[in-house]
Amino acid sequence: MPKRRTEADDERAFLASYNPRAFPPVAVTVDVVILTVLDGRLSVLMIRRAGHPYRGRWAIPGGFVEERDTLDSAAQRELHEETGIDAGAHIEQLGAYGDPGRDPRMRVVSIAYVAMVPDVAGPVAGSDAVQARFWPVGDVLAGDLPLAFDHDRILADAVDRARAKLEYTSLATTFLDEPFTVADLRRVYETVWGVRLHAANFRRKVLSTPGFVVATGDHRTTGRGRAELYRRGGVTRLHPPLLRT
Amino acid sequence: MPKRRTEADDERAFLASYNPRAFPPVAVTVDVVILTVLDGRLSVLMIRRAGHPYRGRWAIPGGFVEERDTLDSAAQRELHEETGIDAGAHIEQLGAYGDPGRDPRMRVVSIAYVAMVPDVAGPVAGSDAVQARFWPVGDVLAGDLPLAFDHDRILADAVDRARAKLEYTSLATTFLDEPFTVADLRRVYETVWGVRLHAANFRRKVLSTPGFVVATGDHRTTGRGRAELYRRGGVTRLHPPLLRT
DNA sequence: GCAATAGTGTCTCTCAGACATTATGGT
DNA sequence: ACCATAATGTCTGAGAGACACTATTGC
Repeated sequence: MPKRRTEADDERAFLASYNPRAFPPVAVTVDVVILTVLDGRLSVLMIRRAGHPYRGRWAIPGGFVEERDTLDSAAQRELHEETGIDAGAHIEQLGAYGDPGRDPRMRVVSIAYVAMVPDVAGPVAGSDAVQARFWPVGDVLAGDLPLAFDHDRILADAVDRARAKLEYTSLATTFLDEPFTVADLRRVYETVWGVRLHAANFRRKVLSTPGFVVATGDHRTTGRGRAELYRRGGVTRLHPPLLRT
Repeated sequence: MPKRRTEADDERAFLASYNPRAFPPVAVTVDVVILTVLDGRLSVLMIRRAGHPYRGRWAIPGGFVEERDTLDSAAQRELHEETGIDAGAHIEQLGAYGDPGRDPRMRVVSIAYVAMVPDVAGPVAGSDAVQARFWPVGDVLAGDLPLAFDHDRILADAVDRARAKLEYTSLATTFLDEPFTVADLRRVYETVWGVRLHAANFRRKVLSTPGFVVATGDHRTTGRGRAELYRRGGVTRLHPPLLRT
């Protein structure tokens, strides 16, 4: 049972909590792990830091959340700034990273997002003097690239999430430009999971899942055989899931 | 290619970004959705707000992140304060909620967690005049309870997460006090998913998954038949998953 | 022609779902 | 005795994995 309080009490409590300076200062950023399949390798867009701290090291693109942004819209904007993409890609929240000391300047809580994009026209560098390019995640996670902050952990989590989501969603199609062949789709799975899949069984499984992909009726003859072309279906969740086994 | 910069430039940039007041003021809180199975219903611990805003409405327990807390430790502490539990329960991050305007006082980004706990000795109320009790999530999500902030959305997401995780993890066992019977475990699934399961098939599936549960050798004779007792196994991920169908 | 890839057909083995049957203990 | 629950056994159909075979195109 709440204790009886006077209106003056309420007012005082309200004002105390309203004063933004009453809370420990925290900065909130949004970081976006942008994944794509490039030259048969799962790759991530990284940015070379021009300023302190971690100057010269590579970082996941990100930025501060503006006054009237939602977290999602801030992530969308970040993705657009880095790649020029504003539709057709998938983006979802990964989680919050806020250990004290992860940024030497102050307490920073980063809301991480994962985006899966088709092969972009080329790593669209940011405005000014920053290097931006895709790196194979295998190389990055192996420690071949000096990373800033706790971005190795964020990247590892993002890759785990992407791998897991291929199983029970149609996310793999967002890595592809339309139209694509079943073999293209299979290669996405093989690349992201790092395994070889049975072509025949994979085909049967994909085509027997209604709404996963839809046939265009056209064919592509650029490879060896004669491959049917497909577009993304409307379904996002796969029943039953495509098992990695 | 990064433009050549002088050390003075660096220093200035560093100091500018070091000033905490240069960023829009944001408060970061940790909210913990504490779920349990009570009287055959999935239930959530809610707190009746004693102060403004949303005075008198029900809210997910939470608090501000202290200076040297990690997000996880802040969530652990919150769980302990509300239930007295500090081990044996499962707690995991759900996501960040930070829409502008979700708290009328200022910009607040809440990092939400989900905890699954066994039946606690009774809703451990907080220190002072606040009501705290478990409510059936069905009732809460149906709008029977006036909720504060965007806590309806957070709760809905938490329940979705819990339901999904029962499929491919051994999380259901964390809702139970040890030892428990296979039927107890089945009732957890039935309660959380809101379905009836085949007792015989469920038993076969659970016992054929190595490490899901381990037999104690004892039996419980309080029900009708003679039920074998089990403890939690070491495995957290189920291969293959227990399908909801 | 041959090589490489795309696509079809089919067999088998596993397992989820369904159901029948027995065991146990409270009422 | 009766009934509810626990536990075991067995059948069946769907589907994953494996493999054989045909079709199409570039060389």
